[in-house]
Amino acid sequence: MFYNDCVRQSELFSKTRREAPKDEESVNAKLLTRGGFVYKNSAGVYSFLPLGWRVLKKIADIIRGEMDAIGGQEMLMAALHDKRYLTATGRWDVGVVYKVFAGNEDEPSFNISWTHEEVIAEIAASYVNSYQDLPLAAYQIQTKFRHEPRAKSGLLRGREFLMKDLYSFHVSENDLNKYYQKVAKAYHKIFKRCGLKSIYTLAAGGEFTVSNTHEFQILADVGEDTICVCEKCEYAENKEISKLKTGDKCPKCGGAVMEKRAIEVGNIFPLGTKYSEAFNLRFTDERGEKKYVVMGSYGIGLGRTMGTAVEVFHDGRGIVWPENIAPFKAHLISINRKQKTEDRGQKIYDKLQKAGVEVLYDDREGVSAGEKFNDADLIGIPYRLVISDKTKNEIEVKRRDSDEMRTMNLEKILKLL
RNA sequence: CGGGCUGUAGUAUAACGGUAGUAUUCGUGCUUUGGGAGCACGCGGCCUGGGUUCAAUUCCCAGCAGCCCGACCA
Repeated sequence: MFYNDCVRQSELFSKTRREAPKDEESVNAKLLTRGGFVYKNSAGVYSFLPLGWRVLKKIADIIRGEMDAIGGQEMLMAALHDKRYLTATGRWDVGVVYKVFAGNEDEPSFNISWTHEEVIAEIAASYVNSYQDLPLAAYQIQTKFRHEPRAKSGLLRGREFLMKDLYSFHVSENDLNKYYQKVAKAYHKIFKRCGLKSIYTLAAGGEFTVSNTHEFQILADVGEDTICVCEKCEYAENKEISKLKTGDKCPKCGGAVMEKRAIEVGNIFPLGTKYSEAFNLRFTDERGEKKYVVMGSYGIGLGRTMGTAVEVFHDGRGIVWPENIAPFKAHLISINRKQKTEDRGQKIYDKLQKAGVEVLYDDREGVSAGEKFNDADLIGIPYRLVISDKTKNEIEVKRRDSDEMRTMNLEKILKLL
């Protein structure tokens, strides 16, 4: 999938840790740190190590596939934004922005990548002239910087995080609404492909828009949101705006409403013409009339999605990655240090590599079997392949999410993977 | 930004108003290899500033940092 899909564990940049950092309480922070996926530079500021970056890239790739499928065009916008962008919409003093002194020693005159509605509205204004140019949708995957008063829960709330943001441009509210539904479907697909079940939740717009918006929530106890969700039809409202409470009847189907904790991994906003008005983003319609473009914006937090997956998929031993976002497909483990086993491991590693299987090869010398098994459980790669004297000429296969072990030859394994 | 808790080696921890101990990691050597192996030797540490004191890693204050709760937010 990437340029290098086969890695020797003896050469891996990171190592596993026996102990979790003492202060971390959230499962995702503990396991991702112990497994060597991420490194915390500051509270809410993480570096992604090779293992973690592979996961993130897989999530990014799934997102790209679904965004492209609904006509989104990937681009990359500037991260440094002149003050005029946010002052144009009254958001310069909102207070969650990192301001910088770029080019001005006396006062901040820029801010760094908080969100891009203003930036893309201005860009669009210079290319959109006619109704024939619309609709249009563009997205990017870029780091966002938010002044978080309280970063928390590992990857779930950071000051710096990778986000996919999609912006769409339409001739009418009606056209926006149609696209909005399309994006909602694409979002459900994205999270499903990441192994997660997303709940479409009615919510407020915050600093982005006055209209109601929708969040994609994943049920999890560490979640900081509470949603009122129908057990039957899954209609859901964020408790912030909901008049529903546990025990109420669902307004859609009459089922029972429950209040549950959830993590917001994505959201979609109908923006109307707020940003087009601020940046004079207009088009000429069929009758020659000038009108403001109707916009929508749609976000997904990549790191947060990764953290959420860990919160949802783990056991007492470590992470149990959903197959589509696992850093590798297979974890090949060679147990005996005897030359015969070494040679065999190398051969199998080569063959897996040729067959295009993403594999992490635990070729470490002098590391006991128990330690290798524990590391494999912690890292959470879907298929564990073990070779040792005991397996003779075959390979023992075990899925991370099951205790069943089977021994088979390489051909069968290649079919299985 | 308010409240609480915590800062000791790379990591996790212990004790102590006077010489900082253990485990693990790391390095060297040997023995080991199916669920975090064994022996030996070695490297490595008290967040910062101020105060109290003959003496502070220890007590007090402040700062900074981290975690948790609240407010706020993808």
